[in-house]
Amino acid sequence: MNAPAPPPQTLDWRIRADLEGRIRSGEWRPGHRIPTEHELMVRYDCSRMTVSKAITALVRAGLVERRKKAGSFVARPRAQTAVVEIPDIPALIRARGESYRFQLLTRRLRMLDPNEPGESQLESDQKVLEVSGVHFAANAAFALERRVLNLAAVPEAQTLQFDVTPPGTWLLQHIPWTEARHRIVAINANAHAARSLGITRGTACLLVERHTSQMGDWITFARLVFPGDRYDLTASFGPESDGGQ
Amino acid sequence: MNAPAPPPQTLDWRIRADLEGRIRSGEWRPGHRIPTEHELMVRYDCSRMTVSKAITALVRAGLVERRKKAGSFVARPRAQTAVVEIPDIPALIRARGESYRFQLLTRRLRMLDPNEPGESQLESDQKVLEVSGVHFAANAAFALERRVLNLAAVPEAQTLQFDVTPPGTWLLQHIPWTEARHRIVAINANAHAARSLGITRGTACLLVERHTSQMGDWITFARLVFPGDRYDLTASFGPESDGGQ
DNA sequence: CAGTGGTCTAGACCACCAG
DNA sequence: TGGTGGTCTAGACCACTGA
Repeated sequence: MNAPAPPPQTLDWRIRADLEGRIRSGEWRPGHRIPTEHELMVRYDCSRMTVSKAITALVRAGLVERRKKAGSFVARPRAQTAVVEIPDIPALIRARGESYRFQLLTRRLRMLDPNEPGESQLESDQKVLEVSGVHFAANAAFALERRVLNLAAVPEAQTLQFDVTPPGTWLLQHIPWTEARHRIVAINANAHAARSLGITRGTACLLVERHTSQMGDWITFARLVFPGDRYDLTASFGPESDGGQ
Repeated sequence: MNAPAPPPQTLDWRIRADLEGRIRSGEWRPGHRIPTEHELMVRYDCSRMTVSKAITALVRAGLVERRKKAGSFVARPRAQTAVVEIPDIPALIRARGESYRFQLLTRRLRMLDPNEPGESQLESDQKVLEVSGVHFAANAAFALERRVLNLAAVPEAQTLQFDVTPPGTWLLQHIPWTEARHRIVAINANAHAARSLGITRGTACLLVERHTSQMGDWITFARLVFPGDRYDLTASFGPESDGGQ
């Protein structure tokens, strides 16, 4: 999953790796004051900017805290932050080498309903498109999706059927840079989910709720139900934690 | 959750924010070539390093790709990567303002057993300490934990009882900087989990598996079972995605 | 082969704050 | 108040690669 990250043999990278090794090995415990930027500049015979770049990377990785006047210190470890990838489902399935198919179940235009789950905190009197369907992997149901799109934000969606391309894929290509909040919780499949997914009622499932917005406007939210035995989220954290997405 | 992130009114931050706004607003679509560093340097009347710093931040955030000779381009959005925090459980519960208690269920020294779940890929003939217990929040069971510690890596653990402080908390303080892999999956509570957690057998639960290592040596792995209705993982991604842990 | 990004230098001025 | 980190400058040389 993580790219091999070819170690760029740049000077700032070597300084960072050296300092990081001392921290991770325990030679420098949390709270330890690391040498000043001036001292490191002399030790590695380089300019202060290069030293600063290395330390900045460690700060971003959460290993070091800088305090003005006092110096830079090995940080106290925080919660174990993991990175979870929640990819576009068709891409995920095709990456596994399985065939993908989306089956539209329902599609209707309506007004926002404060009584519907997930819609209570939004202004009412907004026109939305509600779509539900099932994602199939190799002819086995993989996930059940119920999605609501804000037609004020994406009016073009009104003209689309979403009977082949699921709305999530279309949105990813159409509204590229969005922000989202996720909630992951375990539920027992209700009758509808069980029927749609071809599983026994009560089977443990992962429910992923996603609220997507852009520049402050809500775009869409989705409820995705994955049978517990067919999907799992994986996550990792550690030295590569700085690599961005 | 996210700190308000006081917008530091530094020049590189303003450049970054300006470029990011053009990307997120859709003014610059994926594939669009952004101005060269020289052009930006003239436009913002600053040095090339400052421009480069701003662009580097966008690269880290996944919004921009640099190609030598060709220039810098708005990236194609990847999977929606979310960040999940899986904190130390006592800290999590106390942060909610509830009282915390750990109840030790079993504790035994044994050799690694390739037949046990999670232990198959490790060398056998290693002495381990296996601990299981329940985390209580306000006298309600919050999570069931089963943990195996590698005594070759943490021999001190052999002398500890873990009847008050759970092993995870001790490890976090004692072996500060570790790497981990997580797997999150939904399961139906089996009889043992149901009894330990005071829930009905079959209730959907989140199972979090965590394998922890340091500098290549495995330290511990843990299986944590959370009742689906008492715990949820939350995640977010978006403009703050660069903020480190 | 010319222009791009990748990296680095040797300074500079500033705000901040612990001693 | 002196030393720390925070930021920025005006250059420089290099590797790479697309036109």
